[in-house]
Amino acid sequence: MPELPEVETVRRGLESRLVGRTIVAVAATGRRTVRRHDDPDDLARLVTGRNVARIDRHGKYLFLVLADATMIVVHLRMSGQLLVAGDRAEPLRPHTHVVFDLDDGHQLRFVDPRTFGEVFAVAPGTARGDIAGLALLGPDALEIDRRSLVAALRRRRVGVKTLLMDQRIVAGVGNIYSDEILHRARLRFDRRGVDLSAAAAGRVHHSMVEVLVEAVEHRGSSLADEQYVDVDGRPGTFQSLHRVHARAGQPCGACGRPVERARTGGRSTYFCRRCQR
DNA sequence: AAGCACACCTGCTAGC
DNA sequence: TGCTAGCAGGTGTGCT
Repeated sequence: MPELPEVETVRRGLESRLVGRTIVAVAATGRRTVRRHDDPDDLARLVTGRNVARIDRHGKYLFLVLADATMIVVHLRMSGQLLVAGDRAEPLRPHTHVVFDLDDGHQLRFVDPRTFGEVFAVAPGTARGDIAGLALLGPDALEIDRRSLVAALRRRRVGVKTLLMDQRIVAGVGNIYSDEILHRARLRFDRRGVDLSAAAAGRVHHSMVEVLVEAVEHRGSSLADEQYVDVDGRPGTFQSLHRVHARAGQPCGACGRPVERARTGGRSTYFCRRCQR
């Protein structure tokens, strides 16, 4: 589901509902979700009784930082959702794998049908760079400076879409937003990084920031299946402003020519042959 | 070394 | 109506 704008929307929701609360109990029933812990009870042991100090995000990762610097790390992958339930009597949805009870009677619930997502806790003193999978993460897409991104793009021979989605180069961009970014930058997905002019690579950075900021303002994108919702279960609205993504055959948001769909690496790419070259 | 295919899962939809 | 193939927001591995 989620790319930077969706994860940031979830982060803001968690910030307003969780900061200052104490975790009073944890039920980690989804073994695959907590697979980083040899014993699923380790998650509860690390976090129970602790106060939530702040919520951070880097790329598509969320960090619930507790008062003693214990961290709960969450990645939603394709189908994960974090939902805040106001009443613990509210029935659990299918595929609810982890439930945190809070001292105000609310619950934080991790729901994930495809079970690609992860929830785990690390002890105080663990640096993010020490966590497998996080060590190689590049700068967050809303933090990276233009020169670094331009240099990284122009160094590689693969298509610019693959580069934007490579979390080691820049963290937070996935399949939806790479399509929207490249449309605004007027570049085809398969233009090789090494072939980009400095100006064209600069447009990628500019478009990336523009698209992501707008998408955050619209609380992310929810496609037809509404697999992405925020912590209150509300879908985002940025999908109505997509110019190409998931719009095959419909008019390009800029020129009106029908949007085309291509397949690369088993995934769909949407683009406008006239606007993007 | 870089680039690619594939595996990991479940659910939904389009087409027969 | 019911079956099947194809597709879905991501990433880690292992092969060439």
